[in-house]
Amino acid sequence: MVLKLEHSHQLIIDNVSRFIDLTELEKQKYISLLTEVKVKKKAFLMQAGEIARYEYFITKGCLKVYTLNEDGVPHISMFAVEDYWTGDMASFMTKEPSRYFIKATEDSELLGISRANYELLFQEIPKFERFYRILYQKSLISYIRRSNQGISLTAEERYIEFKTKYPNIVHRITQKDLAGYIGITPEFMSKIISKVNRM
Amino acid sequence: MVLKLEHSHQLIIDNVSRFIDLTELEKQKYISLLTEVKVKKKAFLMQAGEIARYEYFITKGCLKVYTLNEDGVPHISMFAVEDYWTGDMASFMTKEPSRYFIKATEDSELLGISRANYELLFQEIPKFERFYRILYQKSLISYIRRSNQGISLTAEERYIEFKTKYPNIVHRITQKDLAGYIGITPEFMSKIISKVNRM
DNA sequence: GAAAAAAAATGAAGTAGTTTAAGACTTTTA
DNA sequence: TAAAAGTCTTAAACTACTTCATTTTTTTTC
Repeated sequence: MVLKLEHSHQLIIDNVSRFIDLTELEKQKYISLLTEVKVKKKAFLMQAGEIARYEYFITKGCLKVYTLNEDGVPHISMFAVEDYWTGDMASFMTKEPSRYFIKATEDSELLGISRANYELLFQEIPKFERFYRILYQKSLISYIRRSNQGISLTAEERYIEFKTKYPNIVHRITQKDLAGYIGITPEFMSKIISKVNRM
Repeated sequence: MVLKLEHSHQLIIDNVSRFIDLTELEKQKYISLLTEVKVKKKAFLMQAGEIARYEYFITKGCLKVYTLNEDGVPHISMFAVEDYWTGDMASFMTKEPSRYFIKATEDSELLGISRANYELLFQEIPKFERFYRILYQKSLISYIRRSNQGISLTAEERYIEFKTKYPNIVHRITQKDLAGYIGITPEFMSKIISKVNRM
């Protein structure tokens, strides 16, 4: 018996099913461990100082994950859109206060899993160890690449790389936020963009 | 019956046992899937263009993992010493040619697991999905942090961060290699070090 | 243990990216 | 729909870092 799932649940099941196969019963069980969350544009999903109680899967919208340096300048570590996972894994795992803010840049909808349900998930459906092993492995590969590019490419090269890699994200965010991701000032971002467009 | 293991095997079993519990039989099975490798100082464990056939655990020595940019300038992505894991996970997983070199900076000894044995390991001892899930999760946390620091800190701040975080590595490597890791020229590294020492 | 090779230090001139400030344009809010 | 707030552009002066060239020091090699 295959039950019809609502859209957001279908999305997360499809995402998980890329790496592991679930029975209908396991799908129902998994979905029962998730919490639906809505965040309006400009609202915070999480703020620095809080403990990250959930890890999130985005079913709609766009969010930015960032820290503030001692001068209050934001440094954006990721933009998360539909079909992405986000959160502060360090705080989620250690239960120490987070240094990150997560703010919606569009009205967004997410599915969250709490720390308790995350542990329960591994007990009830051990295959999820495999799912997360592969998910983290793939994330690790792209973060290793990004941390290399951060030190080896110029700002202009990083911008071109971002545009090429995320053509679907680049037009959904402000130049200012993109500057915060690339690691430069909005003024210099503006110069780079007009230069690259002229080329 | 608890068998006595040789030193290198004891090290890797201790490493794995931080996250999962293994029976004596499982330990023997695991060890049987590993290959011992020795690399002399200045020798390559792996070179760009090759497919990464193994992931490695270091039992002795020190190695640097790096790429060369189009001008032939090395960018070091990690230094790996005893009790660390290393390799090129992207190439190991996709079987595409690697862009990385791994070179020993001291005479080194490693235990490697081949791609076939890595898959076999999950079939034979599914708990290893959990081990790698946790290992990758922890690595991910530190790479996320590093990729943020790469864009938000000055070279001097990154140097101080490295020295504080890896006091046991900083004196084992050359200033030139450290420059390649921090993402600056050896000349500027030299200036930073003499400045920081004067403070 | 001498010669060669590589690493480190220093300095002068150049470039990538920042800072500050001000005006134009766009989006949000009441 | 007007005012306010935020974003984008441009430019001049500044700083972090690079480049190139030379000398000194350390490490490697035979």
